[in-house]
Amino acid sequence: MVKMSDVAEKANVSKATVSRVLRNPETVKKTTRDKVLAIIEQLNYQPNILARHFRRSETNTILVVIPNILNTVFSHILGGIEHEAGKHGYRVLLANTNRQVEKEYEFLDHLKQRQVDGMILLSARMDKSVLYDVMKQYPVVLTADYLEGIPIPTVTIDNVSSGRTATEHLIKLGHSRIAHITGPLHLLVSQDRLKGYRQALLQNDLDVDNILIQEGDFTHESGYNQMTKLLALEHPPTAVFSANDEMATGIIKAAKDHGLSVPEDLAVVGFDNVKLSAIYDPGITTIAQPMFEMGNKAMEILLHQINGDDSCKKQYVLQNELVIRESCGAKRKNNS
Amino acid sequence: MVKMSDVAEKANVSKATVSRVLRNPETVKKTTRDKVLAIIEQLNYQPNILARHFRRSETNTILVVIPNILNTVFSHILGGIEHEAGKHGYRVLLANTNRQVEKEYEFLDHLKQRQVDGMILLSARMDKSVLYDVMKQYPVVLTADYLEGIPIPTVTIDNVSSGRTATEHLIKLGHSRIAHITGPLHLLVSQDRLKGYRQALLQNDLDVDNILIQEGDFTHESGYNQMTKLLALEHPPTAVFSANDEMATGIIKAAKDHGLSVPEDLAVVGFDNVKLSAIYDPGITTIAQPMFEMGNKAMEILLHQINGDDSCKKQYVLQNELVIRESCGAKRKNNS
DNA sequence: TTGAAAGCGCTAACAG
DNA sequence: CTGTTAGCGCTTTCAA
Repeated sequence: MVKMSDVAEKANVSKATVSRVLRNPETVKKTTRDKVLAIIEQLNYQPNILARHFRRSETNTILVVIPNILNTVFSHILGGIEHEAGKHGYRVLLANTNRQVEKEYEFLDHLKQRQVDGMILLSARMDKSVLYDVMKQYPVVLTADYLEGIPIPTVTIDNVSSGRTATEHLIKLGHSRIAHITGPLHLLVSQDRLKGYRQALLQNDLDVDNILIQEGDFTHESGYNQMTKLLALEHPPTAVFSANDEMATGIIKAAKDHGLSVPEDLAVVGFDNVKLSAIYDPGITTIAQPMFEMGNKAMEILLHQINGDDSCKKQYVLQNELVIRESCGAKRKNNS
Repeated sequence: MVKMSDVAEKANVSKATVSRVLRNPETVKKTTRDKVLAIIEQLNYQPNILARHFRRSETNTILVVIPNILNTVFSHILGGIEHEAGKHGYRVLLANTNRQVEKEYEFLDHLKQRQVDGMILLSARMDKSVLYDVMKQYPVVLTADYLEGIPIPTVTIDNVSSGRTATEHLIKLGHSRIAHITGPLHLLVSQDRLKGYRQALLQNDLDVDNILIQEGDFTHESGYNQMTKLLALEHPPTAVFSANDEMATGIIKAAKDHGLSVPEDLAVVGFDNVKLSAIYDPGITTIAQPMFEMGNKAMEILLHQINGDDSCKKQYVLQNELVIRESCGAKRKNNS
């Protein structure tokens, strides 16, 4: 392996000069620089990045802590992170927690040991005070999730208002008996979407019937099961707001199996706008989360922090959008 | 930052002993070891991993080169890799190529510069001879894709036999006019699935009608468009084998929009067995690729190579499986 | 604009 | 079983 001293020797300069040519070319006289560059080319010299990382104690690598790579929402955010990171010469290390808190702590050590320059969390179950201590000392951004009470930089959408938008859309379509199948209620985003649902009903003088609120776990199966329960009620709902798109497919399946048509007999609105919602038949009306942009923005903020600019340590709320497809029945109405 | 010499001093031993306690505890007398461990605890010493990587010129990190993270097949394989890597203390660096060859070459440099201990490719578009040179010197595994002519370790399924299985299944159900919507034909896997399709027809004395073979690009939209074309034929097919599940949803959609029912008027078989195929209505009969296992196996082989065992540098073919759901019409027949 | 020199913190011979 | 010693290859003062 050819090293810097080999280049230096052959070019009749010092190691220091070679180093400068590589990292601060403008501080070296052009003729010297060209000479060194030529030798580097000739010897096919590749700097030892490990030595550089060690010496500079920085890695050009950031860590992304993800609860589950198989979840399309997370992989889209990851795509956004990767894109932005790549543009700036940063590498992305994957850290799959499988929703285990212990794993989160483990990966925190990576950051503390300076094995990475910063960290983006896609879920934060760890102790708030621990995270708070970390974020004071190291670059950290949270996205897709958020925490109350600690000022950690966050990139999210407004899940309360999104939940309200989804529900109001169904109300405007004339529904008054609207169910909500929530995500896991230990997640703040699920609580928020539920909160938005409640607000929409109340603001439109509709009763909140707790029997119409069922907790799901974001899977197709839970959507199917909870909807089946709802359809067994004496007064079943005529519309459902589902906390994500996958559950919405389960809801629609349950309705069909019960002999109902969507949207004629049951209107459905989902959440996320993953590809599934566009592909499914009927197309699922949904709240679009700007997943790619969330990743991008999170990475952008992290880079600012890494570069010592802490002015970006704020809460960022990105715009969500209602995407109307067939499952809610609005299109049909518009056509007639 | 407390360092090894601090621990050594406080414990009245040499740095070497501290290092041994950390990396080869069994070579240190128990009492000494316990003393050192206690001091480490007390000082909350964290070894500088960057220094270790530099010194040992190894990183405990492997690189996964992925054409597109958003593709569920790839993210499942990634999941398998991550799982196996985690078990052995290896970290996974993500490298998204967005299908650009230049990116592949770029990431190859990572490996050559020893920034990572090994590399798993989920697609290999680069020049074979380049890859061949690399694989002779560095640990590399290819999965989900393969290359002809060079002996690079590979983990795949047999796409020819899978294509045959899928097509034969449709033949057994009584179909004789079977179409195939392929993946992008510059990919060997697409060519192989097509080859299997052809073999199945020929072996069953059915004509291969080229008009029934249309090239798609693995998206829902291409499935929809190509199926629409096929349905406009004078003698449209009564069954279709789709090279992946997402296109199968487009095919089904096109059939419905054309007033046909699936599977009654058109039988459909997909490929991959991603969650979508189970969720979709109708459920899509498909060839299951053991995605997680592929990732696992690939990582396992890579670890062997990293540890200097080259006996594993072989081609591994994993088992695929036909998963029967509603879209092919077999279930109905069984019931009647 | 360039060079000399001093490490960064750890590991691994080697010797005892 | 433990200590001494000599770096790994690079960056960065400091001085010229």
